[in-house]
Formats: sequence, structure tokens, C-alpha cells
Amino acid sequence: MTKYQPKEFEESIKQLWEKEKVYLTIDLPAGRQGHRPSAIDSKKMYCLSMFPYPSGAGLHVGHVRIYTGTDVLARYFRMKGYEVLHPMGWDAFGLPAENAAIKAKKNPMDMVPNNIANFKRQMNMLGLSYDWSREFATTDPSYYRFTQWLFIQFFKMGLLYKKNTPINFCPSCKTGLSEEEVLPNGTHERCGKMITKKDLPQWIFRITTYAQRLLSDLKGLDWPEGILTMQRNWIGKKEGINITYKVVPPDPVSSSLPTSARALRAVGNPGTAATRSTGVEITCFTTAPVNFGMTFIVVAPEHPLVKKIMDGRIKVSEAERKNVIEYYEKSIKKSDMDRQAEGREKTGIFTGLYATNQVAGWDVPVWVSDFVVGHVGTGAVQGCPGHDYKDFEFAKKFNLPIIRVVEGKNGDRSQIERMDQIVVKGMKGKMMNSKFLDGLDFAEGLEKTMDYIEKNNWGKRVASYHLRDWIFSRQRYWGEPIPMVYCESCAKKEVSWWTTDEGKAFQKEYQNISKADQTIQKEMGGWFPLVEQDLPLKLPYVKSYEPTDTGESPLSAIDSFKNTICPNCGGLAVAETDTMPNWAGSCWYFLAFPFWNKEKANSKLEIQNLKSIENFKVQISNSSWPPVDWYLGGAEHAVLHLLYARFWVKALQDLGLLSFSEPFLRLRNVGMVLAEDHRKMSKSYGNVINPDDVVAEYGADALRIYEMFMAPFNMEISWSTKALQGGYRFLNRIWQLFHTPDKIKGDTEDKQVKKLVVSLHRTIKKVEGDVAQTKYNTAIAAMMEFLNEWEKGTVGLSYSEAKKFLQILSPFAPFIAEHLWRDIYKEKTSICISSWPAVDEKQLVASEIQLPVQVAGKVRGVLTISASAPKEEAEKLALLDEKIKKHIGENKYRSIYVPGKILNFVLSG
RNA sequence: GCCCGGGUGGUGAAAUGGCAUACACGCAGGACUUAAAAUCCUGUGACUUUAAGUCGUGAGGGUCCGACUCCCUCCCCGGGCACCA
Repeated sequence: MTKYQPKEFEESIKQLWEKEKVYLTIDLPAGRQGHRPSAIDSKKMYCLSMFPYPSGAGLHVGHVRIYTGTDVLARYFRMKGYEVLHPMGWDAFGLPAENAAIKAKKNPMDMVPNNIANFKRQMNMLGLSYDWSREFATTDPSYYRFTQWLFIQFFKMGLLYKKNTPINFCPSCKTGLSEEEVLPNGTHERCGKMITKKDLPQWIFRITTYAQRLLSDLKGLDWPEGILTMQRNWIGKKEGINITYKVVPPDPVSSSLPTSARALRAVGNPGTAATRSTGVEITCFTTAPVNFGMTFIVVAPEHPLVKKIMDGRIKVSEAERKNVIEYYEKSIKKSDMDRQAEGREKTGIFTGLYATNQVAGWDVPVWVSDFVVGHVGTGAVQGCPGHDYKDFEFAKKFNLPIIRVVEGKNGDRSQIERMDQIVVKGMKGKMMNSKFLDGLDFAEGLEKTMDYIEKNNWGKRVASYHLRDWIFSRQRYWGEPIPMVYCESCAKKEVSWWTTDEGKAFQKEYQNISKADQTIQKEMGGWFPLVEQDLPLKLPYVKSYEPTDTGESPLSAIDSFKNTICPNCGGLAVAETDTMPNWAGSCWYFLAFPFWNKEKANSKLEIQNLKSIENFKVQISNSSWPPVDWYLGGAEHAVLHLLYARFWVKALQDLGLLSFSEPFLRLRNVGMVLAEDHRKMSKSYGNVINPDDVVAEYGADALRIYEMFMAPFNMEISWSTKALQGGYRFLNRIWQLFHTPDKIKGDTEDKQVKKLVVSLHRTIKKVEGDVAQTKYNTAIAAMMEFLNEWEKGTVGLSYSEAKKFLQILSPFAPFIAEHLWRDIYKEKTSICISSWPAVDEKQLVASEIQLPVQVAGKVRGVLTISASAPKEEAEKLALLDEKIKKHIGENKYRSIYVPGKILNFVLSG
């Protein structure tokens, strides 16, 4: 008897697949001949794993899990007759690569190809069925030229602007840092010193203009419910109202009073906006306009009103101006850590100004406090301390009046003194102290207030989103250069791209979708995209690319890169030196695989082809492969990557390049693979498992089977070498069976054989159903169960039925399946492209089933009975059972009968 | 504090309203072997000496003929966000 020794055949099987090009995909819809021309009319299935960053460490066993999971799908659908696209590429730009290269004192450009070669070797070793002819890395100039081209289109649409934005900066290392390099306690992960913020001009994506569509389109996606919820919460839509309040000057009567007394003084006094005014307004966003209980306004330190007070455009007393300046300086310097240390303890300062609450008809004092956040809502809140916890804390701290306008539990109308008395939006209660609203339900009262405010033109209902615009600049070397040029002389002449002929034509063509309003056009004056035919704007190969001590991009130190000419006027101009973030390449890679041709894309001819951009547009918009049918990846990308990619697809749809609005129809998460000690695998713990070692000892199939079998696909697992050996044993037993002639030569007329065949077909059906739900663990368990039955029985399967078992095994363990397929069955074409065995449904209809019988809810017996037997028959049969009879005893009973499921005798006395 | 996961044998887990613990690991005993490894066979939730049975899916309550599964209250573990108006 030969032994199962995967080492002896896995390598040659791998070469066979390569030689026979079994994974090549045809191009849709152009219909170039693939290996199965007849499949051109069949349904398509685009199966994609989130592509990896090719690190120097090689594949992690976690990678093996996700890529095998997608591979099982791809292999299954191929055999089911679908035309399958299953590509792989490399997300090679970004911080990890750059930092690794800095450490190794190499240029990432030199390191990345080696890492890719190693990843690719390991993937082939695992038998992953990729169509490598479509491979690319986001760092290939032939790829990132299009990333840059897309950037330019988004710029033209008015989706990008430049603005001073704080970046993380380490004063000790003199370097700009990304979010992930800053530890939660506000220190730099490498040197341990506190980081600070530094203002630098940054490219910003106006993702917020798509907030509503990003929210609405979630409906109808076949994604895990938890991920959908997280996306919804991230976008965070809130319906409310913006109310505009007129700011009135300090009250001359009370100007001699101390600040605290003056802050209180106005409340309850008649509103004075009609007679006095500073000409300034404050707009507050609120979801609960409880205006009859509103006793103050608080603005964020970043609010424009604060600037106006500080520079004297609004007159307040000198003492109050000083207070405001002091408070501003202090709060602007506060790091997140300081603010956390303060906890919920409120700070703030009275500005000396008032505003008129027109609804209630009184003035309220205006305060500044950093519990109000500049970028949330309008950066100003109306204080209603009886009906908001934070407002309550603030009012308590500064002794501001608290007015109850909604009854509490059991009609409580008492003065609000404690937190637990507060009635907030969503609670029940009747309105009080609210004039025309008195007696209404709280929710109704809010609606009425909003109607009233809108009718008087004091405010407007709006939706506010938690989602913020997306900072797209990185002051780093290892990213796509941003293909933009700034021309100071054009800027001075107030020339923007949209005032050029090209820009005007674009505006006209895309007037319905363009977001390039007057503000954007003005702000972006002097900025011009590179001439599209000149792309790619190549990242220069340089010796030194470490982050600079000014926080600026390393490219800014390279004169030959920085100094350029203006695409508009031809004069001297400055090239943008920031690069794009890691997300850029991954935002559209799934759109590139469908038409990518590795050889062609990288040929000199193609790169010099002036029409290549036009070709690109045609290819990206004509392919019928996208959207992605199955997208598999880790839950850590639940928000950012998925949201960004969805955003780009919507923008491209608006540009007319795509005909669909969502990139990923089905999403499934893969759980992490932890080490045997339940910790993350890490060199420092010495608990890393290398797939190379595992394959060398047990073969690729055993590794695949183990990772698919150990737990549901989306659950976290800890590595277990013992359990891996179980997978190996399973394959070994299959090997032995196929080398035991009696087990694959059953007589098809034999009753025992027929029974075994029924079990096989049941298994085929189970595997089909489970694979389509990514329930790989139970699919494998079903095959194991069948194997046990087959092994233990005295008869075998017929030669042709046994073959079907190999076929259903092949998506999970392709090497052994292919080997036996060719060795035992002498097949000449690959099992990968054979047709999935048809289930003989007729055989599966069982004439008799095992029916559990309960007495008073407890199982007391099992009947062998026809699945469709009538109740009378089942009952009669059950009562023949001594044990059942005994448990019923002398009791009266009635019975519940669900045919095929259960018979339950319910006792009644 | 809020949001998202999760809690079932010694272990990974199965069952999504109908026989709780499939499948696998581990363990124990046995076979084969000079021996070990490998392989095969048998057993394996707890309690009850045996039998017959009782209990049992984080805790408590509810709905139902029937609940791991649905509803309510709470506890614990993991992840994320956090003064979000």
C-alpha cells in the first residue's frame, strides 16, 4: 500500500496547473478565447480577497485562511459552470513598507519586488487558483498612473481641496507621524516622547458630499449585519434643526456687575435683538429644540465668534476679551490626553455677549467651552440644561438657570436638581412651562417647535453627519505622487482650472454632478492638474527619503521634482510634493483586475501610447466583471477601506465611468488566527507559525483543510498543531480508501451500496449549501462523516460515484484530489474544470425517518415511520412503545404532531 | 458611558423553534510492534456504586406543547469609539 506523501506530488501538480493554464480567465465581454469558450454566456462570479501588503516576513497563517476561503469559492463556482474571476495583486505602497525599508537602509522600490516574489511563491505552494496574468502592484507606474488620473478627475469634480490641517509631529525626532505611529497616550511609538500638532496644508477629499448616498445605499448589500451597523454609525446621520440667533452687545445696565452675575442676569429678561444688535449671528444645531428651557449658548473655542472677540471685531469689555483669549490659548494647546485627564469636568468662560432666544422671548448669555467641538454640528450648542446631561453639568458648574419643560416619571414637575431627573429626547413626558406647547407629548412638542421656527424663518431643519472629510495628503515618500502643480502667478490673477477652456467645458458637461462651486474654485485658484497624457508622474528613485524635520514631504527636498512649469501659463511653478495615502491604490484595484493585462500594461509601447488614457476609460466602463460578487477580508476594514472604496465608486458612477453604485455585493469577514498561546503571533513572543514549515511537514492540503475546518470562517481561532494533524489524518484516510480496490468497485445493484450512494449525495448537497454560505467548517465535517460511513461499511462505492467524492473535496484539498483524479481515473484534463457532480434529488427523498417522541416535553422514544404518516398512525405506533406508555401512565393527554419533526404527548392531569 | 461581537463537554466547536454536544482534538483502555512512532478498534457532559433516572447551553425571569435558538432584566470576556449637541 502506498503512503499519503503530499511532498511527492504537490510540486508536480502545481506545475501541471501552470502548464495547462487552468486558471486563466476570459475577458468579459470582449470574449477573447479562454480555456472554455462555451462559458462566455454563463453567469459570472467575481471572487476577491482583500489584497495583501507584501511584507518581508512572508505569508502569515492568517493570510492562508482568507485566501483559501476565497479560493474554495472560486473553485466551487468554476466547477458549477460559472465564469470566475479570481485575481491577486499587491497593496505595496504605505507606511509599513517604508518603515521596513528605512530600517533595512534600502529603497522600498528595491525591497518590494523581493517580497512580492516570496508571497507569490507561497501562494502557489498553497494551490491558490489565481489568474496571474492580471497581477499588478499598486506601486507599478503602469498602475498608479491611473490612480493619479482618477485623482485628477476627482479634483475636476470639485471633490478635493487644500486646507491647513494639523498633523501629528514628534518634536524630538523632528518628523511628521501618521495616526498609527501615535500611541493612545499621545506619545510617539518609537521614541516614547509626547507628540504635538503641526499645521500643514493638506489635500482633503469631500467625502461628506456623498454622506447620504453612502448611507442609503447600504440597504440591499449582503454584508454582515455588524459591519453595516458600524458603517451607519460612522456616517452618523442625525436629523435636527439649525437655529440662528442674533447676538446682542453687552448689557450697559449691568456692566458693573461681576461676570457671574451678568451671565445670569439676562435670562428671563425680554429679548432685545429687535432693538439692539451686533450684526453677528450664531447658528446652533440641535436634535431637540427645547427652546423654552434654553438658558445659554456655548460655542467651541474654534468658533468664528471667538476670533472676532479676540481681534476686537466684536466689542466686549477688556477683561472679558482677556478671559476669552486666555481660555482660547489654553484649550487650543490641550492635547487629547489633557482633555481625557479632565474627564467630564466642564470648563468655560463667559464672553460678555448675549443672544436672543426668539422662541421663548428672552436673552441668554454666550459662553465658550471646549466641551463643544468645532467640527461637530455648527460648533455651537444651545444650552437646555433640564434636558441634556452635558448642558446640565455645565449649568451646575457655572450656576446657570435650569428650567424644566417636560414632565418626568409619574408626572413629576419638580425643579431639576439631579442628573436622574433629566428628561432627554426619546423619553416620554408631557410638555410644560412652554406656552403653546403645554400638554403635548415631548416628541410632538419638538416637531411643533421646529415647524414654528421654520415658519418664522429663524431656522431650518437639516441633517448633520458624524462623517468628516478625508485627509488625503501624506508627507511621506512611499506613496503615489499627487499629480498637481501650483502656479503662484496664476493664483494671483485669480485663475483657477475651472476658468480655463478645458475647465469650462468640463463644468458644462458635468454640471449636474460637479461639486466645484464658487468657493472651491476660488480656494483652488492657481492649482492645475498635470497634462493627463504625461502620466505617470513617477516617484523619483532617491537615496534619502526619510521624513523631513519640517514635517514636509521628503519630495519637497528634491528640486528637480519640486520645480516645474505651470500647465496653464507655462511659467515657473511648484509641483505638489505630498503623496497619496495607502488607501488610494486599494480604492479601485477591484476595478482594474477585470481588464488588466500584466504583460501589456508594463510594455514600453503601452506606456508611451498617447491613447492609453482613452483606452483605460473604455476598459473600465465596459467590463462586465464588476461589481465584486464575493469580497472576503478582515473585520478591521469594516469602516475605512470599505467606505472609501464605496465613495470612489459612486464618484466614478457620477462621472459616467461606471454603471453601478456599490463595489462589493457580498462581504464576508475572516476571523484572525492567533498563536497556540492565544496571543497574537509575533516575533517577540516567538510563537509565529510559518506556512512554509507546515507545508513541508504536512502538505498544503492539510493546512487548507485545517484552517477551513477549525471554526466558522468569521471566528477568531488559535493555532493548534494537534488539530492540524487531524486534517492530515483525514486526507490520509481518503488516500487509503482510493487505494483499496474494494472500496471503489461497489456493485451498483447492491442494497448496501445504494444506501452509501444516498449518503454521498446527501453530502454533496450539504457541501454545496455550506460553501455558498462560507460555512466551510460544517462542509468538511459532512465529508468526514461520509468518510466514516464509507470506511466502516462492508461495501464500497462504485468507481464513478467515488469519483464524485474527489470532486467535492477538490475545492478544499485540490492537490490530493487532482492527483487521484489523474492517477486512479487517468483523467487528462484538470479536476478544477470538471463539472460539479449533480445531486440525484430523487434518491434523497427518504421513505422512512426517525421521529422523536416526547412525553411532557421530554424525549422518551424514537419511531421509524414514513415522513408523511398521518397523526393517528404516529400516535398508534408510539403507544405500542412500552417506555412511552409508561411515562404517560394514567394521565389524560393531548398530542402535538409536526410530521417529520416531532410527536409530543402533552399531559393534563 | 455608547456602539459592535461573543459566552454550549477537558479543548476547537455543531444544532437559528423540534432527539443538546454532530465533526474534530485531547484523554483512557485495547490491537499491531522486540520497542517506539504511525495506524486501527472501544469508551469519553455532570450527578447517581448498578439499574432506572435526574440535572445540564453565563445568571434570573417570560412566551410556547416544546427554547442554545424568540422577548425582558442582569453578569462576564473581546474589539471599536468617546464631552457628537
